[in-house]
Amino acid sequence: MELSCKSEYALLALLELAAHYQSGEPLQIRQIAARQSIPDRYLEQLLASLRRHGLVRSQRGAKGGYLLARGPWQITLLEIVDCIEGLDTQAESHHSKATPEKVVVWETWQEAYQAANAVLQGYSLQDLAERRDAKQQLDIMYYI
Amino acid sequence: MELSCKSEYALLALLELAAHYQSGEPLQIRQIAARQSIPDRYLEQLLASLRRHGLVRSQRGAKGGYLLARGPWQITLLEIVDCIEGLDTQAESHHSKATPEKVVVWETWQEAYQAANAVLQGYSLQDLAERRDAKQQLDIMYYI
DNA sequence: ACAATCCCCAGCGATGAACCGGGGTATACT
DNA sequence: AGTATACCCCGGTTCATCGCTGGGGATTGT
Repeated sequence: MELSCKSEYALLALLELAAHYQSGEPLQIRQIAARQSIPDRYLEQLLASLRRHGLVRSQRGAKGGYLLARGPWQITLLEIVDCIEGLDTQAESHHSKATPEKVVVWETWQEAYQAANAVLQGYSLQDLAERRDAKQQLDIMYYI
Repeated sequence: MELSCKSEYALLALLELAAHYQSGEPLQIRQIAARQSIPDRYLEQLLASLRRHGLVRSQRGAKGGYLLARGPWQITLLEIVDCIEGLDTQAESHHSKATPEKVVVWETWQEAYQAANAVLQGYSLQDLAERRDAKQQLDIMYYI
């Protein structure tokens, strides 16, 4: 787990797609990138990852773009970061033989990761979108 | 938070120091490195970090070495990884202006980190040492 | 046909991780 | 005093990854 810039970009892009989900129209890389200030050629790669993992669908050709593969309430943040950070990063780290100390440390690491993952699994894309909307409403109220 | 090889080395080294804590005698880098199969010149740097953060004390010269600065029950895993990974990594990441989306994402990231940190803060060095001892007892029983 | 859009692959600069080496400095023992 | 034994500090090397850019190709609406 890294929770780096990469995951943040992906999440911001998916929030844009979630906002357009009801329209049924695809959203293009350029538009997403412009609205969230993400380098478009970089975002392209992240969306490709999300597509290969089945989180978004793509439509090629003119009038193409990207759509969420499911409803925003069916996509958890954990799925997103697992797509992006690659869940093979911790696949096999016990290349050296496992001493009791290493096993205990490893189990503790896993427990910490699990705690963070549980938080991410507890939020759906829609939850995030709603929290963003609430925050925007607050900004408007303060503006008045 | 990275929970990389670096932190694992540091934790293994501190477990060795914890096992020798009651003796009051310092333990040398070479010995720790040999017992845990850590490159000694690398471990030296990690112990230097732990010393600068006050987790261990060092004694120079012949018969020198390292000792825990406090009892193993007074050192949490969170302190250790914070020393090693450097707690300034997330100091100020809002270099670009904060859109509502970015704020929501950032808050969620913090919540996930907090969950992992809570796990690490819940364990002391002694807890880990005891779990290792229990595991070693089990290994002996299976061996018989 | 043609333009728009996604797709794939390749590379580049910067950063950090993991590690090694050299020379300095404090301490204990003789 | 002298020497061996440790820690101390600074720097360099190698390798992987991140963030990002570019060059073509494939597919689709008009």
